[in-house]
Order: sequence, then C-alpha cells, then structure tokens
Amino acid sequence: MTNIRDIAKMAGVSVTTVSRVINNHPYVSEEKVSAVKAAIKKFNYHRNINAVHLSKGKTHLIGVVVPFSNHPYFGLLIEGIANAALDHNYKLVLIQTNYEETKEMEALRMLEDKQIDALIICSRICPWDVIESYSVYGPIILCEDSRNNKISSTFIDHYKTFTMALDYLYQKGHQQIGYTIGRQTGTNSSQRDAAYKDFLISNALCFEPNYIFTNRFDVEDGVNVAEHLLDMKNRPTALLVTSDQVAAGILTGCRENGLAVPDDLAIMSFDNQPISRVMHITTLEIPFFEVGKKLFQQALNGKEAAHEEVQVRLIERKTV
Amino acid sequence: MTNIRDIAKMAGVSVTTVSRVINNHPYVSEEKVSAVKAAIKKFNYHRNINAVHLSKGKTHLIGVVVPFSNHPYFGLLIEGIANAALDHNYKLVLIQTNYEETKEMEALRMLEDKQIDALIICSRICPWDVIESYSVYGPIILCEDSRNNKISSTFIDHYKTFTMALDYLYQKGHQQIGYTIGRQTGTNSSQRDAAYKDFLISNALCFEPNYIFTNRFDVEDGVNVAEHLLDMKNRPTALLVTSDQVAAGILTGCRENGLAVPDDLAIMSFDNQPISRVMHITTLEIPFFEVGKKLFQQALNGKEAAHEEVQVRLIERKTV
DNA sequence: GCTTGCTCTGAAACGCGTTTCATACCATAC
DNA sequence: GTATGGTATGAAACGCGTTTCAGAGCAAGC
Repeated sequence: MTNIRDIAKMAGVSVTTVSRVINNHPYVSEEKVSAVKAAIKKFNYHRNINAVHLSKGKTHLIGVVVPFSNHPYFGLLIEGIANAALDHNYKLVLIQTNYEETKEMEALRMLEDKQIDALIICSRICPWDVIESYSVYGPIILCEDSRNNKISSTFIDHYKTFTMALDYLYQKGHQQIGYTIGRQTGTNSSQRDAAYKDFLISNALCFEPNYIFTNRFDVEDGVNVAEHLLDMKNRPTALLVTSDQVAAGILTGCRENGLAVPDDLAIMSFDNQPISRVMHITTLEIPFFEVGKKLFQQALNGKEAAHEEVQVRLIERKTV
Repeated sequence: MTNIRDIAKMAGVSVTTVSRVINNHPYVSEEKVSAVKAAIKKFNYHRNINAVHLSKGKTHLIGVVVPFSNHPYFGLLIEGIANAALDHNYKLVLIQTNYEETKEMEALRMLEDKQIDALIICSRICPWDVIESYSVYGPIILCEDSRNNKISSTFIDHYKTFTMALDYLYQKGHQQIGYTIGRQTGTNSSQRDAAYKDFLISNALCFEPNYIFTNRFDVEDGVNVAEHLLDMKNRPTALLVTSDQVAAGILTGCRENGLAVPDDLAIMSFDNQPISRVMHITTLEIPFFEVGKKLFQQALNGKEAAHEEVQVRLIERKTV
C-alpha cells in the first residue's frame, strides 16, 4: 500500500504539501497541486482513514444506542438521526442493546476510547450517575427529559402530553381511562405514570390497577390487550396507547371480537406512524425527523448540557 | 491523556510488556502484570482505539448499507445482523442511502479506506462491476442472488419462490393473478418478473399490465392498491404482495370498501412480520435472523465469494 | 526605505499501540 | 555435557496523516 510519504516522493514535494493538497489547503502552488494529484491518481492512493482518526482524535462517527432496531419507533428515530448525519458527513454506529446494561456500557466505553465522537442514547438502562460519569469523554445526548441532570437531551414532556391527552378524553366524556405502556421503568414511563395518577386525583377518579397494561410494544401485544379487555367486567371506556403499533393491534383485536371503536372503547395513540393513518387512529404525532435532527445537532455541538423540548401534535381521526 | 508509554514508565516495564498485559499475552510474570494493572488503574488509562485500528489495520466495524432504516423489512434485517455482530464483538456502521448512488459509493469508499472491515449491502443501486471493483479492499456481501457474480451473497431465490407462490394460487383456482413490488430495478425484482412471465406462459394466461403494481413499499401504498382495484373492470382475483406492510394496507383498504378477502381477492404476502400474524395474512416467511446471521458470518469470513441460499416457508392463514 | 503581512514550502514532532527481533534464563532431553 | 525449547523482557521499527514551527520570497502601505 502506498502512503503519503510515497506520494510525496513521487511528486517531488514534502509530506506536508501532499497533506495540504488532500485537504484543500489554499497555500499550495498550482503546479505542485497537479503534481500531487497526478501521483495520487497514478498510484491509486487513498489515505488510511485510521491514521487520520488517530491524528485528529476524531472519527466522524456518532454512536446511536437503541434497544431494538426493528421497532418502528426506533426505526423512525434512527432514520431521523441518519438523515441529519448524512447532511453533515457523519456516519452512525448502531449499538443495539436489547436492553442489556453491558451493551450500553460498551457504547459508553466506545466514547471513552474515542471510537465515536458523541453518543446518542435513544433509550437508557444505565443509571444517571454512570452516564454522567462518561460525559467527560464526549457529548452524550438522551432522548428523555433530563432537565434535572447534566446530560443534554431532546425530549417530549410526557407529563404534559399525557395530561393533555387525558384531559381531552375526559372532556369527551370518558371517566374510565386506562393506558398501555412499554417498559415500566425509565423517565418517560414514570412521567406518564405521574401524569395519570395526578389526573385521577384532580378529577376524583378511582385508580384501577388493571386499567394499566405494561410491557406492550408491538401489534401482537395490542391484540392481547383487546383480548384481556373482553374478559373484564368493568372495562375502561378509553385507552391511551403509547405506540401506534399497539393501538393497531388493539383496534384489530376489538374488531375481531365485536368491540366497537370508539363507541365501546376509545383509543388514543402515540407516534403517528403510517399504520395509524391507514387505520384512522387518533394519535399524538411525534415529529421524528425534528427529534432526530435535534439529537444529531446536539451531538455535534456537544460541550454544555442543553435541553430541547419537542412538541407533539394531536391528530384527530376516528378512534376517539 | 496518559498513553501506553506513560504507563510503561510508571510500572517500570517496557511498552511491549504493557501491551502484553492489555492483550492477555501469556508470557508476562505475575508481578509485572499486577504492576501494570495497578498503573493502568491509577491513571485510569484507556488505550486509544484509533491507534489500535491504525496498527492492526482492522476496526471491528462492519458497514451495513440500507436504503431506509424505518422500513420493517430492513429493520428486521438490521436486527438480525446486529444480533450476530453482538456475539462476535463487532459493531455496525449504518449507512442509509435513500437509494442515492453517491451514498452507496461512500460506503464502498469506507471499505477502501479501511474504516470498516467488511460491507453488507442490503439493497444495491450501484452496478455489479463497480461493486466488484471494490471487493479487492475487503469482503462485500449482498442480499440478493449473486451466483453469477464474484461477490458473496445470502439470498432468497425469488424466481423459485415466486413460481411456487404463483403455482399455489393457481392450484387454488386463481387465473387472474397480479403482484405488487417495491422498486422495479434490482435482481430480486427482475427474478420475480421473470417468474411471473414464465408462469403466465406455461399456463397460457394473458399478461395484464395493470395487474402489476410497482413502487409499493408501505401500508399506505397498499391502501392505494386496494383503491385502484375498485376502479378496475377486470380485477385480479389474487395478488402476490412482496411485503406484509403493503398486504396489510391492501387488506385494510379492501375491508373499508367492501371487497371480501379472500373471496373477492386473495392476498399472499412476504416476510411474516408481526402485522401479518395479527391480520391473519397468508405469507411467505423470510427467516430474517438466519439471513442476518449468515450475512454477518460471510462478512467475517470474507476471502472467497460464497453463496448462501435461504429458504422461505409458506404460512397459510386466512387471506388465500 | 522599512515594516507588515500574505503566499508557499518543508523538517520535525505528534498522536499511539502492535509486532518483530534479539536476548537471556532456566529446565528438560538425550 | 550439550542441544532444545519454553518463559520472560525490551528496543526499535512499523502503521500513517496532521500540525506546528521556521523560514523564504514578494508585494502593498506609509
């Protein structure tokens, strides 16, 4: 393999000059530029990018931590980040954790080792203090409300959003409202839980533990919720569903079992994925591209912790 | 930042010995091992991974080219590859092309620059000869039948599969069979097209150009197909659909418009994604995890071109 | 006529871990 | 008693591009 010194020799210039030509530095005479370019072409020279990385201490690589890649929520988030990265000539290193803490630690260690310039964590398992301790090595951006912490974030205020959605359902006459959620831990979930409980209290409603369906991620989980509903004596009249996929499953399950939507059960969902459009599901739109863009922007700028709130938008369709 | 030489000095050993300790080389005495480990701990030393990459000429990074990240097909493929990568301590660099040739070229150039050890292309736009010309720089693996080329692949024989599916529909009494497909170009599509045309000929059926729906990727495209169908005088009685998402859309569209499935229209789909299970769509299962695993395996082994065929499996449900 | 400041160039230092090669010691093997 | 081979260790070379620093040449400004 030819290296920069070979090219310098061939072109009759110094290594510095070759480097300048490669990096479009202005102060190189035309003749040397063409001599270097000719040599590069002749020997099909390509700089060893790892040497560049070592020398510059940067890799133009940004780590993206997701629990799964095949879930539409994360797929869309990745797509949003990927598109922002494209524009800035950055590449993404995908770190799929399956929610295993060791994998998340590996991602943090990649930041420490300077294998990535920044780290975007779309969903976290590690505790705050661990993540904070790694933030000295480079920007870490989270996708959850971290205003109480020293880590940057692009987030949706799920307390506010959930409250808004619950109020909306309440105004439509619903008093028996339940919700489905993915995992129970995590900032987003606890914000939602808090909003739910506060809503019940301020409207003097009873807490029904079996109105809450946890670990619902997928269409099939949604069908399962619908089947559960059938067996309930005192069924909720409305459900807040934290993913369009789950909502689509519930809707399908209801239809198959003769439960009318929205008359027997109102469904309000999250995300506004294509499936919700097709199935006319009322949903709260998350602007994934905007989120992805902001996450990337923060990863790029780094330095001080910043917090970007993103607003959701209610899209009224036919399930409420 | 402390480097390996600092640690060597602190521990009173040579740089080589430090390197040996880090890499668990056997020939180091216990006392030196502990001295080095102590120094590493004391100074919180972490080796600069970019120096390792430069020195070794490897990055433990594998590039994965996809047109989109948010499509369930690619999401599942990525998930399969990511899981295989996890087991082997490799990381994935996600290169989203949006089917732009320049982006795919960038991925090839990353291989040339040694930024990635291998490249998996899930869907390709560049012509064969271009891809072949880059295969000298490292393993390139494709996700399409490349038995005619010098590039490795894990693939599904779409000619065989399509033929099988068409025969199945024919045996069920269908003579007016159409199909939907994503993009028209590409090996997979032309194999399918060839299978379709051969099927028509060998069964003495007429070619109806408007039985073919191109550029159908998503649920919404599926709904659109259903709406198209309504306007047709001489409607197909069965449709082969190359994605569960599209099939779900068609099914939804049919139901909304009073077209009975399978009586008015039979639907046979591909992938066996969760949505097809929930909606009881008859589909041809693609074993994504197996595909992902094999793709990764080939990327790892590299060297000579190899071809791995993967079989699909018919899953009979309620749409045929 | 002298200062300032831009253009152009290259030697040398820098970023840093791995690997080869040489060497030395000690213990079996014959 | 000598050859053989494993254990243990370090100096130096290697992978390679970027950047700093120093200096030369030339033109515009006062």
